[in-house]
Order: sequence, then structure tokens, then C-alpha cells
Amino acid sequence: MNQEIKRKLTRQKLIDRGYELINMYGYHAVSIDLIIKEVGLTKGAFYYHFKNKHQFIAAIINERVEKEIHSEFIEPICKRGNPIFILTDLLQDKLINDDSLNPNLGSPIMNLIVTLSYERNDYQLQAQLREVLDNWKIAIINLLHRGIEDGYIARHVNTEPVAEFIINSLEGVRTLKRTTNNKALFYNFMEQFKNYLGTLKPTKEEQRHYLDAS
Amino acid sequence: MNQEIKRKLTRQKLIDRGYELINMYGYHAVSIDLIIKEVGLTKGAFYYHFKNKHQFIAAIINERVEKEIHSEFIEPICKRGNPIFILTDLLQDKLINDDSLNPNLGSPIMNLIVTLSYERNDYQLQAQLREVLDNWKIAIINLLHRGIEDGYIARHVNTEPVAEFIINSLEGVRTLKRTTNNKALFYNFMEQFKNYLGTLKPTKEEQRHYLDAS
DNA sequence: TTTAAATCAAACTAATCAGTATTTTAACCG
DNA sequence: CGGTTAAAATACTGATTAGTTTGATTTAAA
Repeated sequence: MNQEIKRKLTRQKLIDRGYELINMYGYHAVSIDLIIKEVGLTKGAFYYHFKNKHQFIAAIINERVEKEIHSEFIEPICKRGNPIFILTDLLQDKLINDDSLNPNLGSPIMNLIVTLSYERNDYQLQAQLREVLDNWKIAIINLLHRGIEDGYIARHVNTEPVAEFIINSLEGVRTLKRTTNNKALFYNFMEQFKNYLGTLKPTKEEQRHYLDAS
Repeated sequence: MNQEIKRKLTRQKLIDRGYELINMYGYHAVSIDLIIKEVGLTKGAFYYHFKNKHQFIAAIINERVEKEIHSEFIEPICKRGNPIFILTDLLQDKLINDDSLNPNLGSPIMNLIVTLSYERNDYQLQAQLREVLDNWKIAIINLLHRGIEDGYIARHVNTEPVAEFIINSLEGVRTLKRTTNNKALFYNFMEQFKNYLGTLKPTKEEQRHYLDAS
């Protein structure tokens, strides 16, 4: 096999399995020894690809977490349409229908925020996670702005706080799901989430105004 | 000093400082050596009071976390009045005015959920945390039921999902606050939280009906 | 074909971990 | 006072940790 391909494959195996394990047990509970044992490699391989554990987790955030958030939560809302339907459909998919999002592992971002923060005065990893969250937030803000343009969302809506609130509550329920197998937690969440999104609708008057203009 | 008082004091010192440290760095990042160093004790003292680290954290949940949730979030809402005002006032206090709730340490419950779960097939600690959360939920449900009786909350409101949603979003924003010093995160949260609580209000019709009856 | 670099293996280090065994100190009671 | 016991100190264990060193192949380029 081509050397470059082989190198990238080895590196990817370490990142993928490391990400899974850290998501399950948390950063400090997962040793490098465990990761290399699981992928059938040795210390030499690990420390050839990564300077240390800190840089390893930085790579995981950059190369896995960011892409996962992008494909799971950003890409699906980068379209036109009624933001209220787009958002409820997405969460319905992720929380109720889809099993690809393992419901008992909580939220990868939350898991990292909690197990990494305040570690060795290191704010770099925190900042990386904040950046992923901010990109997500911006995508929701843009969705809402398109929704305002198209008359689905009231003009007075403060888009940034709304975007933050959506992320807060979603990441909150995913994390709390770790304590229970009760699927009702997600069903109940969807119910209230829809109620909340209802507050973003334009008034009857505003809707009429929009229809007149178009 | 009385012997029994001294014993309880030592035990309490270990629990208090241990709780603080685990809240800051997480369960696995805090060693027993660190805790005893911080409180000026030795291994002998620690293992006299606690059988092992697992039982130590169980004691922390039972004796500190539960009491903290009770005094901070349950006791203040065990009263009559408009639940919408009671809840917004409480969160305004905890998130904006009060500094006793260290805003950069996130939520103690979330911190424990994430750093403890999936540990040694041990579901006991998870169950303990779930119990604390359930007690909190019940307190909110009761508050809402009193609010329905008194005409502050619409009769059709599904109290359990609402209570869960309040906890989800609050614990979510507290945890995400760990990534940033930006106080706006809490301000924005309060804004949207009030909007959400607005969905619980009775309709004009319902209100009139209540006033007629009383 | 030679040479240097890339990729990994294996064995190691020093530090740290949870937990134990033993001893010392201090408080209490007669 | 002296003896008893509870509370804590001390010194240790074996396992595990992140990280290092050294060396063996393999590959790509000259």
C-alpha cells in the first residue's frame, strides 16, 4: 500500500477509536494505552502521529467533532424554508427516529467541555469547542434571517439569543439523557421545543403585511 | 474539642473540598492525594471516613449536591404565586445577580453526570443523580399545578414536559458557559426563557373564566 | 544500489494512582 | 493518673499513567 495512504489510515484509526472511547468514558478515563490496544498499535505509532495527548484531543476536536456537528446539525439547515419546520424535523430525526446519534452517550461537545475544561490552564481546547459552537450558532442565525425574509419568522425576533437557546436546550437534554433510558425525555422535549418555536411566528398582522408585499 | 464534632468536621472538610475540586476538574482528574493535600490531612484520615473513592463520591452526591439543589432551586419555588414570576426571579438571581453560583464551573449535576457515567458498570451513582433531578422536577411540577389552580398557568399545560424543559435548558446554558466568559450568554438565555414561559399563560378567555369563578 | 527519512515496535522511565498495613497521637473514662 | 479506643499519620504496595528512547523495517528519492 502507498505509504501516505497507510499513514493517514493509521492516524485516522487512532482518532476515530479515541473519539469513541473519550465520548464514552471521558478524557481522563481513557488512557493512550487503552486506545492503542483497541486499534492494535503501540506507543511508537501513537507518538509518531501526535506530539502528546493534548495535541491528540485537539486533533479530535478539529477533525471529528467539528465535522460531525457540521454534517449532523449545520448542513441540514442550510436551506430555504420555514425554520420552524426545518428545526423540528431535524431534531425529530436526531432525537426520535435516528439511532446513529447514540442517545446514551449524551452530547460529544458537552462531554468534552466538562472533561477538558480547567485543565492545565489550557484555554485553547475550550476555545476550539467554542468555535464549533459559534459556527453552529451562526448557521441557526442565518436560517432565522432567511425565515424573517420569507415571512416565517417575526421581524422583532432576536436571532442570536434564539439560536443560543436552541443549542442550550438541545445539548442540555442530550446530556441529561445519560442518566436514564427513558425515551420519554426526548418526546417531552420535542413537545416543548415546538411550543418554544411557536413564539417565533409572526403575528397575523405581520403575515398579512408580508402577503400584501409579495 | 468534642470528639464527635471533630470527626464530623474532618469528614465535612473532605467532602466540601472534594466537591469543589471535582466540580472544577472532574472526577477522574481529582486524586485522593490532591484532596487530602488541600485539606491538610493524610490517607489514613480519608480511608477512615470513606471505604473508597466510589463511596466518597456517593457521599458527595447525597450530602452536598442534593442539599445544594434543594436550597438553591427547590426551596425557593415551594410557595404560592405566579410560577412565571417565581421562576424568572429565581433564574435572574442565580444567573445574573448572584455570584455564589460560580458561573464558570457549569452545573455540578452535569459535571458529575458526564465524568461519572459508564464507569465500571456502576449505575448506582447515575441513579442517585437521576433522583436529585427527579425531585427537582417534581418541585417544578407542583409549582405549575398550584399555578394552574390559581389561574396563572393554562389548564392544558403538560406540566412534566415543561418542568423537564426548564431543567434541560438551564443546565444546558450553565454547562456551555464553561467555554466563555461572556455574560451575554446568561442575559440572552433569560430573554428567551421568559418568552418560553409566556407559552404557559392561560388565554384571555381562560383568565376571564377564572376571574368569574373566584 | 545507496541513503535518508518515514513508520512503527518494544522496552523503558519517573510520576501518580487507589488502596493497605502499621503505628502514633489524642481524647475519653475510670 | 493509666488504660482504652477512636482518629489520624506514616510508609508502603502493585498497578497504571504519559511520555521517552532505542532500534527494526519499510519506503521513497538520489
